[in-house]
Formats: sequence, structure tokens, C-alpha cells
Amino acid sequence: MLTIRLDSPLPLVDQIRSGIRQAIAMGELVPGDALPTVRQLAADLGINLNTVARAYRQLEAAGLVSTRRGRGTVVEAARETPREPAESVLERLGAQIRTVLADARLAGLSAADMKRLIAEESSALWPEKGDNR
Amino acid sequence: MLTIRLDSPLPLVDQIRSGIRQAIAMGELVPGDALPTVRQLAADLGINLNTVARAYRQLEAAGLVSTRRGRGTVVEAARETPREPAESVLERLGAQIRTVLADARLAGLSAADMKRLIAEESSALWPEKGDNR
DNA sequence: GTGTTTGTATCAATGTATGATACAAAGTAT
DNA sequence: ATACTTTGTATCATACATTGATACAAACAC
Repeated sequence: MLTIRLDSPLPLVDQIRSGIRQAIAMGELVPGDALPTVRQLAADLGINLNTVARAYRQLEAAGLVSTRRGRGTVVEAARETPREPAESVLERLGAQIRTVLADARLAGLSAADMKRLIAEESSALWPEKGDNR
Repeated sequence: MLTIRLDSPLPLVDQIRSGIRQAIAMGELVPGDALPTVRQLAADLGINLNTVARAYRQLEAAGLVSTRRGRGTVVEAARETPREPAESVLERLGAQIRTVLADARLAGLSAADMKRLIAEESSALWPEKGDNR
């Protein structure tokens, strides 16, 4: 879990933050769960502990985790504390979606392809009735 | 059209490339259409012409436009020329989708909210019957 | 051919990401 | 209480990425 790619164009901090955010969003990590220590995770990933610490601090700024020296980092909430108007959130998400959809369209995917792909990923985040096989 | 934000964390090159990709994906730009010259667009956006040129070169590498000195840049195709196995494309898109969905989930959006948001954006890229009101 | 228009190459300056290392606070054992 | 360990934090250096200023080269227009 939480694999990163050193050769990715995405910065390591972003990859780590993103991976943990997803784990929280999917309920793999719930409030109360302890995250690995910065040294532990850094060693596992083969990177510097500062990089992990920076990711943790960003997660803390978002209200998702809580960090204290000597104790470690713990999942605090399953939702982010809003730091921008809801309208702005929708705007930002809309832009992200547009980018992904354009990407898919230019790669030649059909609307059906995309719908299926999104449905698959959605089921893990918003477990629906009818999906619990 | 094609607004960029100098204060965005996203590099200018990415913003430009992304904006033009979307315009092509949405059919606002079709094969044969001329893009503004690098100087023109750079002046409009208030940035350096090199930054625009870099974006154009990336679009050319993707097979979307064709560039020649003295003549300018022209839209070449409405699809990208695949430079990775189809499987890899799906993998990449899946990762992007996961990120956006996690973002939405953590912001507190419901599955219905998200479905609606995606449907709105999709209709511009894959015009469906029943959406032409 | 001459001049203009267009993209390209080169290089400098600045910012960003990552890492090495030292520090400080909280916990743990005795 | 004190020593020691565990944990996150701060500082600084380095490498890389991003943007821009400027000079160059190819294609076009006349």
C-alpha cells in the first residue's frame, strides 16, 4: 500500500499526501488510526523523512490528521475542514474533471468507457446498495 | 478564452497545454484551425513567448497540432497519437479519477453531487442524444 | 533578394523539491 | 526525578524545474 514512483513528474510530497488522502476517503484509514512514523514511512519508501513530514503537515493543515511530537500522527477526521467557499470547491473540482475528461476523450475513450471507469472507482468511495457482491 | 493564473501552483506551460487540449477535445478547435502565434498568445497572457512555444511543442509531440516556422501552428487532429499501451492509459486515467473522487469525497460531496457534476462536464465532450435542449 | 513573420535555441535568474543533519519535545523505563 | 528513546521540526545545502531575456534561423510576402 502507498506505492510511490521516484521517476514520476508528480513531486513525492504530493504522491504521499494523495495516497493517504485516498486511504482515508476509502475508509481504509479511520479516525483514531495511527499513521506510520515519518521515519518508518520514509524508510519504507526509501526517501527522506522530511518529505514525509511535509506531507503529514499538509494533511494536518487540511484537518485530516493530528500530529504531536513523541506521539506520532493519527487520523483525526474523515472529512476535510473547509478552507474555501463551497462554490470554489465545485469550481476546482469541475476544472479537475474537465482535465481528466479531455484527457480521456483525446485518448479515444468513448462516453461508455469513461462512465464504466468512473463507476468502478466510485464504488470504493461511495459504497452503494447493489455493489456489495 | 484560455485564461491562466499566474499565482496557480500549476506551471504556466501546463495551464496553456491543458486549456488548448480541452478546446480541441470540446471541438472548439478543429483540425485546420490556426492557433495564435506564440508571440500573440504570450502577449495576450502577459507571459514569455517561450512558455507558449513550449506548450505548443508538447501538443505537437502528442500529435494534436503541427508547427512550422514562418507559418505558425495549426490543429492537426482531434485525437492524440497513442504513445503508451492502451492498458497504461486506463491505468493513468484511473489514478487521476481516484484522486478527483477522493478530493470530492473528503470535501463532503455525495455520490449524487459528483454524478451530476461529471454528467455536466461530460455532455460537452461526448454530446449525447437527449442532451440537446 | 530584402524585410517581415514565425518558431527555436541558448543562457541566466529564480523558485521548488528533496535530502543531510542537528535540534526539541513528548514518551518510557528505571 | 533522570536518563534514554522515540517522534516530529528546523535549518541549510543541493539539484532540478520553470520562466524569462535575448539572439538566431527558417519560412513567407513583396
